[in-house]
Order: sequence, then structure tokens, then C-alpha cells
Amino acid sequence: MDPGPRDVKESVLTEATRLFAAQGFEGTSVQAIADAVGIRKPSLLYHYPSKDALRRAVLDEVLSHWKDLVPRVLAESSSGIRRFEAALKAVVDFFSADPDRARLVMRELLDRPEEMEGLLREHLHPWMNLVTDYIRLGQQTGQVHADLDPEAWLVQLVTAVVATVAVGQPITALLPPSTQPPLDRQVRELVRVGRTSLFSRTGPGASHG
Amino acid sequence: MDPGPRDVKESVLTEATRLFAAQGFEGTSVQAIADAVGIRKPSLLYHYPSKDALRRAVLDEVLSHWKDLVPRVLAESSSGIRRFEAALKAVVDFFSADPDRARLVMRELLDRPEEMEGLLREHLHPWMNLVTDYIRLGQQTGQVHADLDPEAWLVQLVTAVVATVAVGQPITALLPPSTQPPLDRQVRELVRVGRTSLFSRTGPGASHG
DNA sequence: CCTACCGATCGGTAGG
DNA sequence: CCTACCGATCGGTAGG
Repeated sequence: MDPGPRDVKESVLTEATRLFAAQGFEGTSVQAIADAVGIRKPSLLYHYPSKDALRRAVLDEVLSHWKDLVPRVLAESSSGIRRFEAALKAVVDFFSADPDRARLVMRELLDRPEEMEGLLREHLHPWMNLVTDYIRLGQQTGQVHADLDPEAWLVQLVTAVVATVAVGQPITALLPPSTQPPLDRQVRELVRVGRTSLFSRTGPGASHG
Repeated sequence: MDPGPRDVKESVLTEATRLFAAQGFEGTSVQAIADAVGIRKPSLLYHYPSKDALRRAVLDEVLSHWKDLVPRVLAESSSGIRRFEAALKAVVDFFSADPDRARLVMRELLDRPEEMEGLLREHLHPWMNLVTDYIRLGQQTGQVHADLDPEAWLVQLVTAVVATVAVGQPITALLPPSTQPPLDRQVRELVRVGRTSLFSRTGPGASHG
């Protein structure tokens, strides 16, 4: 029944992620995390020397999973509109698979904007240039809207994905009743918005990649 | 020099808004707000009987300003693309004028999703139907993309505005250096995304309104 | 991983 | 709007 003691540290990280995402860092006490794991507070502080160390470990895990994702997405060799769909789907899936990731990122952006500036540069900038170069190529061939701002467009789209997944529950309460899960419906429209705002013609003109 | 005692309550609200937006509700102590105002803690609790009452007052003020805005926006009688631009600009201006509004809304959506569901319904649903009806009209005349999901599109756009303004500082750090203020650049692209994802033809075909 | 304990701060109250 | 004070909880440490 009990998890073996060898993965107590891992379960501290799991519970901390859950609670930080739901209630925020300041809204979550070390005691509450220890209770969720089923150990005493000083035992938790043996694994992570301070509450802030635990926060950094939680954030680190999200960002390292993100770093794993990026090479896989960029390795997709399909071209044009299919490449767009595959890449955007990968980003959506990454956050949808665990909405706590989106909530955590959103909270850190609000709580510690200066710290996050550095982390975003480190984790997004490298591959951002690859994507924006590819977009500019599309602009030269006329596939992509000429007046699109590549960097701003990309930042816009990722922001929209993170925000939509992070606060999906309350905002999709505005949608009329439907058989479709509300978040799916919201994400589907997000993808359509991304596609139409990127491509100037939507036909199957996959001519480079 | 000192503000007269008659507007102490107002200045409590102002400082609470600033601090809740920057550090969150749990991250801000009643003592910190009292310090910012220049009074003692029990004096603050005379004006607002509890910390939670102060939180509700702060949120209420944001939402009531929002309620003031909506009729003005919908009174805009221009049509088609101009109507879109004017309405979206009004929403952007509302949050840009005081980014704390966007941060506050985002934090409440994360901290209290259930409570916010009700408030969103109350404050957005009424005029949401007006907008989506207008969008459907555009779909019948062919001005608006036929496969657009009106409710989801509208929720998507407002979410994007709030998120972009709320975390504008850290996310625009990803943009290359420019003479243009980064948030302006980000907002300009957001408007372009909104326009191209809404209209199927962007010519000046203002035929109804 | 535990018991026992620390000073500091939390939101809030009594009483004027 | 103040002084004085409340019990509860905070993150963290000593010591085993």
C-alpha cells in the first residue's frame, strides 16, 4: 500500500507540483505538502533543504521536460501546414497532458517576472530562431502573411496555449453546452486561429521543408 | 503632504490592488498593505472587516470598471472590420491602462476557478451573445470564416489580451531589440491575429452594421 | 525519517 | 485611527 521509502523524494516533488499549481507557492505550506506525502515536515526538509529549493526543483522538472520536447518537434520533417499542425499539436499536448505545467508557468510569470525572463531566454530563445527563420522563408514564398511579425506571432501563440490550458476550467464555462469537452473545443479554435493567422493561403501548397 | 483621512479607505484599496496584483493574495500580508498606506493594521481592518473582504472589494472594482466599458464598446455603430478594430482596441486599452487589472484577473482565475466561473458568466455572458450573434451574421454574408467557432473565438481573443498584458514584461523579453515598446509590438500582432482569424476577406467590405 | 522546539509573522480582536 | 494583545501557523533547526 505505502510507497516504498525509496521514492519519497519523488512523491514530495509530485505533491508539491500539484499544490503549487492549484494554490500557488505562498498559498501552500511545507506542512501541507508533508501531509499530502504522509511524512513529517522535518523529513521533507531533509530531502529539500528549504521551501524555495523545492519550488526551484518543481519548476526545473517542468522546464526539463519542455527541453526534451523541443528537439522531437523540430525533427518533424514534414513541411508547411502539416509541420505547423504537428508542432502546435505537440505544444498543446505537452501542456494538456498535465495542466499543472501551464498553471505553474503562469504563476511563476506573475510571481517572479525577472527570474522568468532569464529562464524563458534560456529555454525558448534557442529554437525560437529556428522557427522564425522558417516563418520568414514562408513569407518569401508567399505562403505566410507578409505583414506577420514572426517573433511576436510565435510568442503570442505559445502564450495563448499556456493561458488557455492554465485557466481552461473557468473560461470554458462561458461556452454553450455541447457534447464536446469544452477544453477540446477551445483548443480546436486556437489551432484554427493559429493556422489562419499564419498562412495566407490554406490550400495544400506544401512546397518546401 | 498627507492624504486627508477621508480618502484613507480609497488608498487602502489602491495599495491592496497593487500588492495583490504583484505578489498575489496569499503573498501579501495585511501588515504590508497597512505599511504601504501608512496606517496600523487594526485601522485597516476597521475599513475592511477582513482580508478576504478587501480581496472582494479589489476584484469588484475591476469588474465594475469592466461593466462600465461594455455598453460604450457595443454602442460603437461602425460596422464590419472597423467595429472589430474599435472593440478590440477598447478591450486592450482597458487592460493596458492598468496591467494590474489583467494580473488580478489571471490570479483569481488560477486561485479560485469555481468562484470566477460565476463571475465570468455574470459579467461576460450578457454581451457575449450580442457579439457572437453579430459574428454569425458575418458568417452568413461570407465576411467571416465559415468554420470559425464564435464563442470559442471570442473567449480565445479575450484570454489572449488578458494573458499578454498580465505577463507582458517577461514574455516580451523574447523579442529582439527594437525601437518600438515590446508590449505595443506584441499587442499589434495580437490584433492582426484577431483580424485575420476572423475575416475571410480583409477588403473594406463594410456592408452591414 | 522522527520528536521537540525556535523566533517571527499571520489574520484578527478588545477596548478605547 | 490607535495600543496592546490573542492563538495559530509559518519556515526552519537541534539532535538523534
